[in-house]
Amino acid sequence: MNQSKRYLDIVRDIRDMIRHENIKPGDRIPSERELAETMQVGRSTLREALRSLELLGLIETRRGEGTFLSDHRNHKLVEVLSTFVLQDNQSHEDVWETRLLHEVAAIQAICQNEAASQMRVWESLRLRLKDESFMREDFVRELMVLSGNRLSLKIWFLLKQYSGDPYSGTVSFDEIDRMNNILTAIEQQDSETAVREFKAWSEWLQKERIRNGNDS
Amino acid sequence: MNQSKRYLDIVRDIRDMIRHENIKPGDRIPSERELAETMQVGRSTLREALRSLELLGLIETRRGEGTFLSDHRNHKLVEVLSTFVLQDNQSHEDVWETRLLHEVAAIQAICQNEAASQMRVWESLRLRLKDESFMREDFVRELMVLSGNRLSLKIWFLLKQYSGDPYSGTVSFDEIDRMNNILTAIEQQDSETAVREFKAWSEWLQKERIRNGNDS
DNA sequence: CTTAATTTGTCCGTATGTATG
DNA sequence: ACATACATACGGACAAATTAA
Repeated sequence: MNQSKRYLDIVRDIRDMIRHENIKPGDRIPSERELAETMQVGRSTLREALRSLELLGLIETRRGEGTFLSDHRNHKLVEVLSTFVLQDNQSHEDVWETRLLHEVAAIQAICQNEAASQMRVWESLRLRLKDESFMREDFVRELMVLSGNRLSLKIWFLLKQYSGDPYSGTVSFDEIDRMNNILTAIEQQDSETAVREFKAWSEWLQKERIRNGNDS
Repeated sequence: MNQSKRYLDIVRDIRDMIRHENIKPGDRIPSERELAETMQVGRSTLREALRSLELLGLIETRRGEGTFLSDHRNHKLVEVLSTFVLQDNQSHEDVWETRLLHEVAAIQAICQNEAASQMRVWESLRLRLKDESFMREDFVRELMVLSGNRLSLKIWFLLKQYSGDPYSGTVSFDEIDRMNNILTAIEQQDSETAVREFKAWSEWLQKERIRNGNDS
């Protein structure tokens, strides 16, 4: 049946074991030697399987302690992809556009969700806008989180880094007005206005950055 | 500096080697023993790194032949993660939403680009719609390509696989009408209608899949 | 067809660093 | 301080598959 690639069988067996034993994230799974014994494989072969799963972020191994099942949501999907997908794509414009794409979608998702748009969060966000130490990034990140799409949030985090920290620096008074307008539109579930205002702010920000030569 | 996890260094080194030596997909990379010697690590440790890269689908090892750099399309990563991580519904939904997010953005980008919306491509695409062997995926992929955002295209490719090939199967007559409507809207640069029609089609497709139980 | 060399696949033994009690 | 359990790492040995002479 499985002529070669024993370590793939091991990956499958470990998955089945986790399912059947009802192992939850954070729980410890049997040690390498135990697994090797029960599965009738060598430790080296078993370790190859464990390493693969670790690189994907599915398990976490700590020397001297053991191997643990990591949170499913912390899968290294985007991190792994970033090193192999994002790198050969040097188009800064694509990265910027794609990031904006996720941000706009987040705003639309929030507007369509009545519960989200009526949240108490907006009030506190408005208050924080007045703080001097408030950063642009905090504002956008809050929107991404509230969209409820964790995968999109993760991708956004990465794209943000690859855009050369587009939200660095502190905000001006003019920008606080912009943000307040966006928040108002969201509270009124006016998706169109919110997106339009956000895009306008984003474009202004991009030009501002180019003018200042922050192209790292 | 690097206290533990030597195999992670090896992963990085191999990646850098591939970059600097300009190794292309299909090319053979040095043997395990050679790499172990040049990198001054044991062969077992090196194999752990290679296994990880193989599970990601980045390399391909054939017994007796060697190790080869594989085409980036063959991501085993997808199968593993889909059976491992995406067990809960929220993750599935996030993937589906994020994919749709990129598709909608692509349509909007095309509509806003006069040159793209007036292209000759649409005619040929209409003709291909009549072909029996025409697949749903061809239609959507064409849209993604024409959006001009290559990064978004790459992300879409992966998300598509993660969704469990949402576009598998052949199209029905009803669907061809839907696609034609979408194309018409795009040609008229009517972004709203195009997006609305596309979303409707996508939702219908999702329900259809759930009804047929294609959840692999 | 046979043989030899190369390469991956697998397992074992041993030593070491680390955390826990 | 000591013992135990565990992951980390290395090198050796042999099997299996492929290729070339």
